[in-house]
Amino acid sequence: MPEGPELHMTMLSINKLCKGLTFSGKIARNPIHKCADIDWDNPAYLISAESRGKELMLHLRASNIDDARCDNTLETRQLKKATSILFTFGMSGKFAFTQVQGLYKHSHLSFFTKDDPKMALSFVDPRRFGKWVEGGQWSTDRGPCIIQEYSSFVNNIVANLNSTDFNRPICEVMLNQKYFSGIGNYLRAEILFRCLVPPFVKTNSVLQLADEAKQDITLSQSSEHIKEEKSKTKKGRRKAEGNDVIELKHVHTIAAQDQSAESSVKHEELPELFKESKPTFEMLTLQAQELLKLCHMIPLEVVHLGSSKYTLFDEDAKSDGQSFEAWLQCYNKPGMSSLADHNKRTIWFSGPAGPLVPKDQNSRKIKKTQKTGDSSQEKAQAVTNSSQDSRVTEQTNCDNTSTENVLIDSAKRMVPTGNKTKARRTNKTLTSFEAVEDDAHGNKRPRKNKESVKAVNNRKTTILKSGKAVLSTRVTRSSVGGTDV
DNA sequence: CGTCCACGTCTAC
DNA sequence: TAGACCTGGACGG
Repeated sequence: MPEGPELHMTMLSINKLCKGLTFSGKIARNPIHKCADIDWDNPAYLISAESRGKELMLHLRASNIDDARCDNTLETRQLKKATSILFTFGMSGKFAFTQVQGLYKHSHLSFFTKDDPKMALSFVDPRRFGKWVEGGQWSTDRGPCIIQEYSSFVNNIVANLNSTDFNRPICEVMLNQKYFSGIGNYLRAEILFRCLVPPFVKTNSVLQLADEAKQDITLSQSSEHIKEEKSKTKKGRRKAEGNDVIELKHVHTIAAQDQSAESSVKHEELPELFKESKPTFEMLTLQAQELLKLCHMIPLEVVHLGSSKYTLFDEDAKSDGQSFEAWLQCYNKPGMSSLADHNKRTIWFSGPAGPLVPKDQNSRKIKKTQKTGDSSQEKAQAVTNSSQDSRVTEQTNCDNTSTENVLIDSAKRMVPTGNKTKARRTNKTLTSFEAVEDDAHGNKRPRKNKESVKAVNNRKTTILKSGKAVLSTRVTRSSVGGTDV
């Protein structure tokens, strides 16, 4: 389930694993994968990781250049001392640490340890939607990380409240990594569920300034005033005064609603006049504040949960797939409603869907055991627990991390599997590769179950490890529904 | 055996 | 805004 928390857990786990571990040699790439080879061949190197939203960066650096040269007597070319590789995980990517002989079938990029027993850190991705690219830059089209750059994340949202992007339904904007970097399909459902925001309300009807703040902003930000100040600054610029140039830059920053993570820092340098005109987190409605807080806190809960699929040490796997399933309150849960959003992605929710529900829901097959999301928001209030057609998510420990070793040369592991589905499907006999294959994404399909559905109205306040209540301010549903267009 | 679905992007009409 | 990119598990006939 690679969303922000899973990438973050992977990063933590890789750093723990690789501390004091030396890798060596080339990086093996499965030729079936479209991404490029990594130009790297170093007899001794170290690996560390960083994460940001749904991206993960591996840093490789030669551990000892002198040793490297000694070991490398046959090589005359220059050794690259360091490089970085940026990964995205797609729908099914993860890292695994296995014996070289026990590589997963869908290992696509493998780093080998220097010392025996030879081990491999591998990027494993059955569906191959994941990607990597060599180079040390984060994507420029993704915003600050909800987990590690919370204040920048908030600033980025607040600076873009007037963006036309925010005319879309909140559940769809929450998948836009430009603003919600690290949020994915299960997180959006859990977050909206916990702050009682219907998925198909306009984003700018949820993420908005409180009325008082709107008035203040209007007063201090009267366009005439700004124009006047801009022209003053321009005059100053013509005189080539350094300070004025800086001020002009900041005026543009505001005018363009700069979304850079540093905008708040720049703002501190602004003249008093402009400070007043800039909206802040505290000026948002309580509901908006709550939503943004949850975008940080809920992913943190998942990190604390520690799913075994994203930790490379058994002892770090505080929980398995079962307790992640148990942790979920909304996503794929019995009694919840689900609908396809405009991008045909399933959004899980409870209560009214909101006014911007896509119209052609008939074309989509809703999971039969779900209560159909009622697009008329008033009626949907009644989505409760009376569903007779209930079901329970199958709780399978899907992390059958292979115990059997596959005695196959690692080079052979990199050979493309006989592609194409017909042949594969008809051949039911599992190869030894397949026998150790992890399940594609641990996403067991819910089964029907006679068990009755639990009540869902009683949303519990979530307590983090710190003991702080996440939902200190509760927003009533009526206050949400009323504000929508 | 066929169909549907999946924790995510991308690009081409 | 459809699809394309992929594999594989669950389920229905």
